[in-house]
Amino acid sequence: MEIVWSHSFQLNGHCMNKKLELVPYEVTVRNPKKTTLVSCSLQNNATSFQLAKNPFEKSSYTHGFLTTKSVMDVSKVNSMVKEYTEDGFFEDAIRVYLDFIEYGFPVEFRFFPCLIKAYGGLCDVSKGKQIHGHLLKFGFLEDVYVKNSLLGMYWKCGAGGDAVEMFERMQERDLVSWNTMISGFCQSGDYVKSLTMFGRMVKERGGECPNRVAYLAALSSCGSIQCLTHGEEIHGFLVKNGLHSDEFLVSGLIEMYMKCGDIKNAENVFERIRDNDLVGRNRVVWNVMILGYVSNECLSLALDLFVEMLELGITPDSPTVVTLLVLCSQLLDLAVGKQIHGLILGLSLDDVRVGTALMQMYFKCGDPETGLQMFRRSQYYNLVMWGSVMSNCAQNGYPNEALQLFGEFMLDYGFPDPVILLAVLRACSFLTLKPRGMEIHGLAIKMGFDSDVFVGGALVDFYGKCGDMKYAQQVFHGLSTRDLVSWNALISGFAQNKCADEALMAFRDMQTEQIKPNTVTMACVLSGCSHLSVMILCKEVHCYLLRHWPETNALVSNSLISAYAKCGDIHSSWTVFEKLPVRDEVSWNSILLALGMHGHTNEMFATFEKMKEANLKPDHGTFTTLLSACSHAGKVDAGWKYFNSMMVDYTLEPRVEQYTCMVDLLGRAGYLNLAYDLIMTVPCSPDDRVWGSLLASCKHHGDTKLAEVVANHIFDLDPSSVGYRVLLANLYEDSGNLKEVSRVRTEIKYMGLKKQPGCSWIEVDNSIHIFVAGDHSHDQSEDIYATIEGLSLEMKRVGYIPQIQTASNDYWA
DNA sequence: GTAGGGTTAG
Repeated sequence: MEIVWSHSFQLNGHCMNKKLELVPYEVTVRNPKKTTLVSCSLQNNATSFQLAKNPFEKSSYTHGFLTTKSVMDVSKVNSMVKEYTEDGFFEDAIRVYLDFIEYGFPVEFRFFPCLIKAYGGLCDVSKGKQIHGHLLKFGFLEDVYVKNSLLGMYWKCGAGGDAVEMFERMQERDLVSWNTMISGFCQSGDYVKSLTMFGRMVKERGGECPNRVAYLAALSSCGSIQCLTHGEEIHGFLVKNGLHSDEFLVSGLIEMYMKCGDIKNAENVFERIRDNDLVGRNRVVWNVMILGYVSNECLSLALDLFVEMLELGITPDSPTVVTLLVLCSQLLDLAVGKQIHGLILGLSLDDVRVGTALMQMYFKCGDPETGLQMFRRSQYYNLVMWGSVMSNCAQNGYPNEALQLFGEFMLDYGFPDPVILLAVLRACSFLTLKPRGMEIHGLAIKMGFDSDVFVGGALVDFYGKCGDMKYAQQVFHGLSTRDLVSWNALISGFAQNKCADEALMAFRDMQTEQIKPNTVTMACVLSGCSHLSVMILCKEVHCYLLRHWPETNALVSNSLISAYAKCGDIHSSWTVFEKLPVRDEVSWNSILLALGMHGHTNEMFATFEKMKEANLKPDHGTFTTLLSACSHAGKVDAGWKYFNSMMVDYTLEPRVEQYTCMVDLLGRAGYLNLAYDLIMTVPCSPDDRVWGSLLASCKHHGDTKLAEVVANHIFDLDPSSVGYRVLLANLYEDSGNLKEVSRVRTEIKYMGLKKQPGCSWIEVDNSIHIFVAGDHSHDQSEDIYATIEGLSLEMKRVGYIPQIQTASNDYWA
């Protein structure tokens, strides 16, 4: 086994709504595919981590080794302390020292700088305070080096307060003391205090010029809070002190300007040093410049600069290629991505970050198989990489793989982070795996991440998708902060579960809490309106959109087209469609669906032709819409034409939805055997809806014999199906086979099955009237039934056989 | 002997 590299990293504190300032230690091990946190203690919150112990850990120092082996030489002991600290084995470093003094050797000054660093590595203030006391006891606290080391130790342990307290009490401060404080504030995210400290330093040290360390930290703080004014001020200092060509400070300046979005000034700094033989050829300066362009979305400028860099013979390193891979992921440019991959292989640039970025690039650029392969073949693994692969699988249609990977991950690590929980919840959401997702919820609670805004949002979404709005609301109300995503998850949950009133209520509450809705919110709200089929709501939302969203947006407009159609106002749908400046596939699909739904079949066919003329590619959804409309309009020939065109002209393999439409089309038109044969040739396994459609057609055409065959297929797939048993019973009733009617109905009773009666409603003058079959509770029901009777007579007269539900529904009431 | 630049996941 070989330790490849080791470094410390910061657990992303923001995910937990708490600032985690302590730094765990991470070791990457070559060969065994695991990376494990070796030491990590999170002090400043209640969360306790069960950390997986690295089974491949470098053999540790054995207690008592010094005494038994008589390795007593002071300088040898000192170098052991140093070596262990450098390798990250802080406890061993400390043990060596403790053994040494326990054995009676005199405390020596030269141990301390390194020893204090080891205590810093433990990330445990209480232990850090022990060494502080120890130093006090032996009188080593007068030395400014020791004091500076202690300041650094406190910052590393996340105890900035202790560092500040000590710093303020220091009689004598040197440049390093100040720098430690400025960097300490900066690294723990307290950028304003870092800048304040920088200002104090300049003032209190009587105009003495700060060195590179202070300037770098100050510039980094300016960039992080996008404080251009102070950044420019520091730039001025640097020019005044002749430091503006220092290669470190040049990259610091460029980074600061880029983070502030001031590309012009970043370019000015870069242009000034470009021809400098030393700084102009500094790879980091180029990297910072390219990264700056990428983060400011100047993607082609970034790519140009990279090409120039290659032309000048400056060899890219891993940060360069990682940035370039991110760029490819944003451009969705697989071709360039593959070239970078080639470059990586040529330059042997393999580390965990390169591996992660490469994998991400393949996923984002539409080649998830290679992305997964990259992960499986990687030599390096860490939390980030695991998180990345699971998120990508969950988002790119591989939810089962995401769950499989999660299982493997848990065996290795034993604990997830918020990103991983988010990815797994998405997978469970996608697959509507309620019990599995609830296990994850339990885990999230155990880890203290359930109130995290991201995990919480995903939980709300998950429960919504699983149809459990009670739990979704419970999680939502337990969130400490609710962002747009969590509100959208709640509203979309209500909309999807047909709780349109609640969706609209949540939309109002959201605005009361001053959260600005986005396009996703509006699409969900409109979907709620269409479920209610209440026109006035639809209009209200449309007015809201006109007031608040002057610019048209595809997502929102498409939802509006569908919502108006579902509320019965096809003209408004058409107007919205006509006014769209740019129409995407979804816009065309929405208007086609609207036309089909309203029986405007010929207009729909014409619109489909226009869609093709506009060079938009029909997808599975388009054909489902077309076929479904053909089926309702009885247009068998047109249906066959589209079904074939789908396969021949657009190389779309029909899915179960399109087969269902075709079966429905043939069945309704009376070609029952043809429909049956079609089902038997379906390559994807037919579901109960395909068979159900044929059963309905059998009823319509009175084919009891085929109905029995079809029904058996359905009951094989779903033995508890009630609706289809009722349908079968009604079919027997139609054919006068009362014996069978009673058999099926007894069966339903015996099985304890109940059918939820369906209902219809209509909006008249802003009030909604609801009807169920055989219902006479409406105060105008006599008039209503008389009208139905009149209409049926009229239908019979023109040759239709009306299908009016008779009142015999008492057995399921 | 103390402080010390750039890159990855939702």
